[in-house]
Order: sequence, then C-alpha cells, then structure tokens
Amino acid sequence: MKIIINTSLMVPIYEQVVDQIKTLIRNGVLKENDNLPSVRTLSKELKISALTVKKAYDLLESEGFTITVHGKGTYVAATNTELLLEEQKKELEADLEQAIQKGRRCGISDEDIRDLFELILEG
Amino acid sequence: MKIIINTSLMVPIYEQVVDQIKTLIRNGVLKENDNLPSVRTLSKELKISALTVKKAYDLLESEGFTITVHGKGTYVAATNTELLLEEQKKELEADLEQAIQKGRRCGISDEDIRDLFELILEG
Amino acid sequence: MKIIINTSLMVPIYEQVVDQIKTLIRNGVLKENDNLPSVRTLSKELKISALTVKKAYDLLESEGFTITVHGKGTYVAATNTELLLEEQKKELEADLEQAIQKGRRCGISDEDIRDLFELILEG
Amino acid sequence: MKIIINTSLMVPIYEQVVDQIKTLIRNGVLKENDNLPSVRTLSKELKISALTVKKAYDLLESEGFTITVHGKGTYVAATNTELLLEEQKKELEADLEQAIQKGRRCGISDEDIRDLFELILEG
DNA sequence: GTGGTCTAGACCACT
DNA sequence: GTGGTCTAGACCACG
Repeated sequence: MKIIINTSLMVPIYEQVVDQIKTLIRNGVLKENDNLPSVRTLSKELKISALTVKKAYDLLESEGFTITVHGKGTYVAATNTELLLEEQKKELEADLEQAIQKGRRCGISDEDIRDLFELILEG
Repeated sequence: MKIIINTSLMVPIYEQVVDQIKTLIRNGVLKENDNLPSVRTLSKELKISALTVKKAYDLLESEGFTITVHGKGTYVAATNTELLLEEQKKELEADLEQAIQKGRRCGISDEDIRDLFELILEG
Repeated sequence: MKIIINTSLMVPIYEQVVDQIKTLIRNGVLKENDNLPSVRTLSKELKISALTVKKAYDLLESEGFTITVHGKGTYVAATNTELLLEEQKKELEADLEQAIQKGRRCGISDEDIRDLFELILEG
Repeated sequence: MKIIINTSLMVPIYEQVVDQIKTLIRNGVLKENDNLPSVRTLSKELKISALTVKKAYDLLESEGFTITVHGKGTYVAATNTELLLEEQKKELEADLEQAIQKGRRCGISDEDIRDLFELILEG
C-alpha cells in the first residue's frame, strides 16, 4: 500500500487516495476481498485526517470498487480491471483536452502545443 | 474586445477573462496605453459579476500587463509580447505535465497517453 | 423550507435533511432552478454543523436532485417527480419488509403483525 | 438451537442472536434452567466472533432472560412467556411506527402505505 | 457572499 | 479493534 500524498498539488488529498487505490486495484496489487487498511491506520500512515481517508473510502464504495462492513473493515469488491482502465483513460482524456483548449484560447499553435507535450513526456 | 465566456467549462470565469485579454495584448489587438473597458461595462457585456471582472483586472495588473489609474481607468502597459507568449507556454506546460503525471500515477503507459493526446489534438 | 431535525431518532441528521428536501422537491415546494439555502445558512437555521448540511447536499447532488455551482450556490435540478415518488416508496417497502421479517423471526403471527400495523396507522 | 445468521441483512448479528434465543425461550424449546451453549461453542457453530455472542448473552442477561454463573455457563431464567411476547410486540410496534412515520415524512399517503404493507405481508 | 477541503477530536454502534 | 456520525473552526477558491 504505497500511497503518496502531495499536498502542494492542487488535487484534493482524498482524490489522490482514491486514484491511487483504484490503480492498486487495477494493477492487481489489491485483489478481490483484500482488506484495505483501516481508516485510522491509513490516516496515521499518511499523516492526514481520518475523515479525509473516510471520504476517499466512501467514494470508492459509491463507485463500486470496495465494500465496507460495519465493525469489520473495507474490502476490495469484484471488479472488471479492463473497465477501470477505460474509465481512468477517460479522465486523462478530459484533462488533456482541457489543457489543449486553454492553450488554443491563448493563441498557441497546435505545433507548439505538441512540441511542449513531447518535451514533457520524454523529459 | 471579443471575449467569450463559457460557464460550462470547468475553468474559472476570471481566468478565462485574464487569458483572453493577455492573448488580445499579445496579438496586438490591444496596444500599449489602450483603455480597457471599465469593470462595470465589461461585466454587463459579459453578463458576469463586476467582482469577477475586477479580479481579472487585478490579476492582469499584478502581473504587469495593465496599469490602473484611479478615477480614470485601466490601460495596457508596455509589454514584451515575446515574453508573454513564453509565459503562456509555461502555463500550458504546467497543465500538460500535471495531466501526464496523473495518467502515469494511474499506470497508463506513455504510449497510450501520447495516443490520447494526438487523438484530441487532431480530432 | 421547513425542515425538522429529530436528534433522538436513530436516523442520521444528514439523512433526515436529504429525505425532507427530496420531499419538498417532489411536492413542488422546491422547483427547478430554485436556490437551496446556503450550507452555512441552513446549518445555523437547523443548529447543526455546516459539514452535516454539506454532506446532505453532496448526497442530493450525487443522486441528481440538485446542481451545485462553486461560489454561487446549490440549485434544484430538473426532476421527474413521479420517479422520485416511486423511489421513496421502494425505501418504505424495504423498511416495512425488514420490520415484518423481524416480527416473523420472533414468531409473531401475521395476524398480530397486521393488527399492530393498523393500530399504529389509525392511532 | 437452530439459529440462523444472515449477514446480508441490515440487522446486527448480535440482535439476530438475541431475537432468536428469545423466541426459542418463548416457544418452550429452551426451558427454565436449560444450559445455553458456551460463548465459544456457539461462536464456532455460527461462525461469528465470540465477542458478538458474548454481547448477545450480556443483553439477554441484562433483560432477565438468562442467568450467567461464572465458570459454569449461562442458564435460562424463569420467565413469563406471555410477558415476553408482549415485549417483542412492543419492539415490532416501534419498528413499524418508525417506518410509517418516515413514509409520512416523505408525503406518502396512508392508503399507499397500507397497500405496500399488505403487498409485502401476503407476497 | 458562496462552496470545497481539511483538521482534531468526540461519541456511538458493531465485531 | 472496526466503521458511522457529528462538531467547531480553519483556510482556500470562486463570484
């Protein structure tokens, strides 16, 4: 369970937790019926509030990735990893599209946008 | 002064205003010493809150693109348009980098990221 | 916006808020595009935490009953009140079924269960 | 001692145990001075935590249905089965009342509530 | 003014 | 031990 929190990022902590747990599930690091760390344990480990962890777990459950049993813990649900990958790609697509549109609004040419992109990807 | 606001976008309104005014300056549509429309005029024109326009103007001034004279109005400052382009590219670079890093955090391959990017740029 | 909170009930406060706002929407007291009271306003009015109100509003939004605009407020979404009524009936059905099953587990006859039910409904 | 645990139900396990033991007592399957299975035995049999069984036994004792003798076991106390039935009916009454009130809060008519009730009872 | 996030700590219910 | 709820108050971003 290597989860890395970057508070300097402008991405909410709970979202970072959700994203990374989804990835752990997709990559098979977390498998069906595996027990996620308890809310308190993870909050201590990541040095964040227990409520923040809980919010992440709530989101994961509402999206069907985990199942929470009162008094017992949170478990990985049966998932279609293929479907999960597609979903994450959709998110990336939205982010990239937003960046590209912003660049265009600023009058930057597609050429320049592509050059920048390649520079970052290979950098 | 053709500024287009898209509230359905997930980009803050004030940022859309700032971006587009910067571009107008860079493209020479707005030249040194030109008078920007008053906060009230622009807010009515764009049908947005005057506070939002004020925030955009404040940002432009704090970045040195405009000069506000109390009781007179807001004027375009002397600018190096080359420098401005570079700055806007830096912003785009930051956005792209963030998207790419998020994709990588999700375990999406650079190949796939590039494919998605090209799809959007050419779509 | 008459919302009544009963803390002695074993129903979470946020759920009581959600239920009653749903009902206000269904009954037409709250109509499409109406502005819900702000999180802070309602929290003061009901004398509960702002976070609790926010949780209720988040739930309403996730179920599609409201739309939240950052910096502006929370608005009633377009809804099918017929559908909403059906949904609420489903919930009631589940509650009643659970009560009946519990009574049967205790060995109480259906006769007695019905008698009790009628007593309460008409009492 | 046929006790059936249904974890998919939204009723706490300990409550299911309590309810069913009460019913066994009321129906005469368990009689005065009968020895209940030990906490460990029952927990193995039902495949639940010993702590959960302990909680159920504690509740039964606190309500006067059993007597626990340290180092010996748990025994059925002298009970008035009539009284017990009344008590269980009170519980059912409370559950039904809560469901009905919730339905009414949602604006569902008494007619509809009764229809739903009959549908379930006879279904 | 609005909503969005986070904290630290409390109390309760379930296992 | 676990999760579930709630509080009071903080800071940030948006209009």
